[in-house]
Amino acid sequence: MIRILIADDHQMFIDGLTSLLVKEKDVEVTGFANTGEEVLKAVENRRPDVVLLDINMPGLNGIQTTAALKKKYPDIKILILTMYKTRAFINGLVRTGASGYILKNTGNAELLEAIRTVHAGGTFYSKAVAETLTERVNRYTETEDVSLSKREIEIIKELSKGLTTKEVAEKLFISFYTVETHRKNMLAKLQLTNTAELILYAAQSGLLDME
Amino acid sequence: MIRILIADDHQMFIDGLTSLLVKEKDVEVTGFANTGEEVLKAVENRRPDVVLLDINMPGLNGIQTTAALKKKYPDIKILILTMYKTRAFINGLVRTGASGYILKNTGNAELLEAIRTVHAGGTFYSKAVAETLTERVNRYTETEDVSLSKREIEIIKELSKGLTTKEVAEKLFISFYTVETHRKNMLAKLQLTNTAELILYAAQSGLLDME
DNA sequence: ACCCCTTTACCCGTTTTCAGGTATTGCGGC
DNA sequence: GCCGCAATACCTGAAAACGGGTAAAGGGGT
Repeated sequence: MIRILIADDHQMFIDGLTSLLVKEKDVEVTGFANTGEEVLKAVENRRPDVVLLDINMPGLNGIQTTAALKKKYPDIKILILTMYKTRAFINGLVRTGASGYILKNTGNAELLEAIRTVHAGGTFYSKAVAETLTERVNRYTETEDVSLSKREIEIIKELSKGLTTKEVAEKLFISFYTVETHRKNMLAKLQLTNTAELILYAAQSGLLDME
Repeated sequence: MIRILIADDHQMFIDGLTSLLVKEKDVEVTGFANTGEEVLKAVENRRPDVVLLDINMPGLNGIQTTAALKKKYPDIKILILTMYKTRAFINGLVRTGASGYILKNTGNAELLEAIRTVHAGGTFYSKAVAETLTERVNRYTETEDVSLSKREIEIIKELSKGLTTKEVAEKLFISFYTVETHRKNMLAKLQLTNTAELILYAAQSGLLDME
């Protein structure tokens, strides 16, 4: 019996998925969580084998949650579930210890396959995600790491609220030039041209709270 | 028997929801669709009583789909299903003929209540959505209409791709000044300060394809 | 100990956006 | 037939962002 915990901020999604999974004889849904913080508590209580983790949750982000879980429970399997080919996170998540990564627009057959695979100790990536990974390798020859740093994400978040570089600098108690450097570094490493595009990138990557 | 069609770009969500709904004796899931275009075809073939419509789908947007459906099938009930308190759309959707509006982070009890209510000819709004509506009324005394025009949305989409005002103008074969005017009008009516914030607004409103 | 990455900071010339107007055409609704 | 809104277009000065550098301190990992 594979004990599963579902973490997603949309209760409707959890309810639906639970209804779908309980039909399987080798799968048991032991609990759910709506925020990153709840996941930690729920895992503590329920001790699942596999956590289906949506990275786009309010509060703790996917990497932080994955890292925290893996540190405390090294044997736990984490299957990332997301709507986007979350470019900014893929590398980080794989390094941190996620066992798999699947998109929400895949069918339930693939989901079950993924669950059984990671439970057995393997790794599983949605076809589209695998393509994104190799696509990047092809484009830059080297396996470029496009993940953003904590500070960079912090700055995107402020910019997305409509603050100017100067205002962000004041809010974070750093120099205008520093914020400008961070922004420019992000544009360069993500190969984007301006802040507007950067915000869309961040939104699509699940970096920004979609309220 | 209430015949239901589910439209959402995430197959996993459709599968889950279907599994959940088929347990009800008065509900029947007759089909699904992953894009706006598919919805029109699927409704033609399946003739559902109620369409659960996610507005954040690639292709046709929620208003366009709702308008097309209502025009062809005036008796059909449309229940908008979304993750956001999609501010830019609420007014437009209600005017266009949606019978209800519920958020994905509500539980299945509320979903079923909504389905039965709209099928019976009533309207149903998630508590949070109702709050957003009244909140706006309170804030501006008048029921301000914050919906964006077709052209405005077109312009946001281009801006989100990293194009400058000049480039958007060239692409749409209009004057630089016109694009500038549209952008400024949007900032003014949405009470935002710059393009970065506008992009986040658009993303949160489901105006931009989240790929 | 060394290297890499993060975070910090600075300069400058050019382009773009912002904020504040004004104004005309054309279409759909009443 | 008129009203209103959508879409179009224009102007200007000030502020901000962009692109292109350079540089140095500090932390984590091998």
